[in-house]
Amino acid sequence: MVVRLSDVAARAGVSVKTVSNVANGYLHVKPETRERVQAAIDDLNYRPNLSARSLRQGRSGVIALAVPALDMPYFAELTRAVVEAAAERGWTVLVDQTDGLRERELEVASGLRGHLIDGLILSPVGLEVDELERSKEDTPLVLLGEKIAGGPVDHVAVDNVEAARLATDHLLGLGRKRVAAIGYQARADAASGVAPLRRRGYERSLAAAGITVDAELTPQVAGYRRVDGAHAMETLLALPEPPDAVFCFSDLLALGALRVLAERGLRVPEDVALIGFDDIEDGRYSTPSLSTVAPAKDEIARHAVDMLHDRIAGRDAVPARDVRVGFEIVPRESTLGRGQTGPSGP
Amino acid sequence: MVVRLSDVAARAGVSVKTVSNVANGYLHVKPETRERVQAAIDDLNYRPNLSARSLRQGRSGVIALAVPALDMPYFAELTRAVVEAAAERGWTVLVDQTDGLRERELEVASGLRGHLIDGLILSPVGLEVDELERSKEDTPLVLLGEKIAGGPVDHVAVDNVEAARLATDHLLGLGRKRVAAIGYQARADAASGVAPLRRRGYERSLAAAGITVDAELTPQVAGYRRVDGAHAMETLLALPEPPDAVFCFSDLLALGALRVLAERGLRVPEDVALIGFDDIEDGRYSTPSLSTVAPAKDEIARHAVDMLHDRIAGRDAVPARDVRVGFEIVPRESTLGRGQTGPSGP
DNA sequence: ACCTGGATTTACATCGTTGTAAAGACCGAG
DNA sequence: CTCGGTCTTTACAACGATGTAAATCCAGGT
Repeated sequence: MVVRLSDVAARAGVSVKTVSNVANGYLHVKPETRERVQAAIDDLNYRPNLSARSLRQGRSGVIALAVPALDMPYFAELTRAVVEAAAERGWTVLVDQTDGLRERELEVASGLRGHLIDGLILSPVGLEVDELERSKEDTPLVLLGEKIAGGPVDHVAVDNVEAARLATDHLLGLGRKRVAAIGYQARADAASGVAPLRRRGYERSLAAAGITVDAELTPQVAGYRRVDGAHAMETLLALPEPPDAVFCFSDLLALGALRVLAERGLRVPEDVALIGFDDIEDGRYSTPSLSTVAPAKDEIARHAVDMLHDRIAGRDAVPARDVRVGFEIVPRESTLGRGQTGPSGP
Repeated sequence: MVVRLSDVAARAGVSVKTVSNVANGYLHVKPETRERVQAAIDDLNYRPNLSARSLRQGRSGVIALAVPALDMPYFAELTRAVVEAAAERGWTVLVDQTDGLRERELEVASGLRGHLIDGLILSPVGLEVDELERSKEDTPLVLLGEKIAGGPVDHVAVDNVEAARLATDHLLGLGRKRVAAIGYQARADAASGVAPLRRRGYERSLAAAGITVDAELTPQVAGYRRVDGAHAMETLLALPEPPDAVFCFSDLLALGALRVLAERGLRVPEDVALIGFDDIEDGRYSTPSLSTVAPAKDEIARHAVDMLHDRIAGRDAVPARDVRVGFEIVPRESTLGRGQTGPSGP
């Protein structure tokens, strides 16, 4: 049976508003009354109707998080972090999968959930800056990742260029000469995603080492999953002179590449050293374990939630902020070799 | 700016209800009027307020899915399937992480989200049957997995006993004599989870082969993640006579075990054959690729959503249903050896 | 006993949408 | 030209909770 405030009120012999006051911890309620009302609430197992509350208050206590895919570990791990950070503010998170489709991202951003959500954290893949202009007015918005940096919207990301540069430096530091990169993308709408930034870092590192970028060593990928990494690695191994190190723009790409290397009987890192990006748990348990760039996911989540909180609190006057979070190069067996490191716990 | 029905109505010169009718595709609206109203809706970029609609209709169009952890690939993949199945019904999914905590599961089940959700799909870990009695009255509920089978609630799962039996048969079929199992749990509240069922299947298979269960070969685990599998494998390898095959109750356990085997320089499957459970994508790209039991996740999701739909439609009279979905033994390199199979795409 | 000001409690309107029922418009038949 | 019936449109009352402002209570000071 559905229990309303009025049911509780009837049982406790007080007005509806008094029950509401008790339920919300309003101060000026006589202890004796409070007790009686609370008993009624407990007896009837009253739960406030959030739709009604939300309608009245204009706030639902729900925020949305839209990511390209939940079954990509990086986003799954990020989601966990966001859910936890949001919980600290008493928020519930509605998770949406966009599959990287512009259309779906736009739907989400323009309030598909119509006032059901108080704010949105979006990890855009296909969306362009200008398409966001309109929706921004509706729902407080925070962007994750580098897709739309420096735009008119709050934004959190790692310094991808610098991270990619250091990752490549790490490979060069091992003495490798032919360092490939897996993650270049041709898709027009990837023009402002992470790909070009990590690419820039990679090329910058090579340049600093006096190496010219070899187009053969930068195969295109269709996505950032294992299968894409596997294909790219096959392409690289088909070269007359294959690489002796590879920087993969995601850990999944690296794991796909690793799989192909193992199939071909090539040793990692002796024949080919490998470093990824994201620090997903999988990489700690692969054989060999995967060196990687570890973005501070918790920091990303916390900042995103905090910024959203500020926006919702109405500090609209504040101009859009751009937050950079830390990252760390984590060398493991795929670059250092066996016995240098064990797996670190999850 | 917030746009309400009344704003649209004013602009189109009609009543609020007519706008509502147009927005909801009500039939008897003069084409001319419909057109004018639609134009106003588009101009003002009107979005219905779901809180209000939900309050009025008693339905929100949102269902919740509560899983133990989003960053465990099995649940991430299952979540994707549920989100897709729900979308076909026009439902949005609110994803909750319970971390396997009884308390959190109870909160979710007893309508923490207070009337915000129309139904709940719960994958329980800690909760007991009787604790659900009360909450059942509030929100339509469907359970996933075997934690609380045969109870008073709708329920979807694979036949874990049979699946485990066949997985073990597969190892025995390779001629292995010392087949270990990783996944036994001592926790009292795991008494009715998947562990005992898979355990029963394992023991049944051994019995049929005339082998007595060796307690040494069934180490306890604290959880079903990689780290737990790694620890258990270490325990097994410390035995005077280690196993020549291992059935892991989850793919993550198997991947943790695989990692340890590789560290010790043991060959899989030559020295130790390995089979997991869940068919997560990771297992297709590990080296060697992981043989596994593949539950029909899409079927699980579809059935769960369908059953929830029936409950929400009010067929309360129907007694609780118990649906078994299919599964498949997928042999890969970790039991068949190299070259027998390639990785199958994601 | 009466007044004052703060503590408590209450009535009422309101959030935006939609079901209900009734009013208004319009058509062809008689 | 009126009547009955269909098609359109509308007014109004909910849904459940809470902000507002007013009503009621009460203790302490005159």
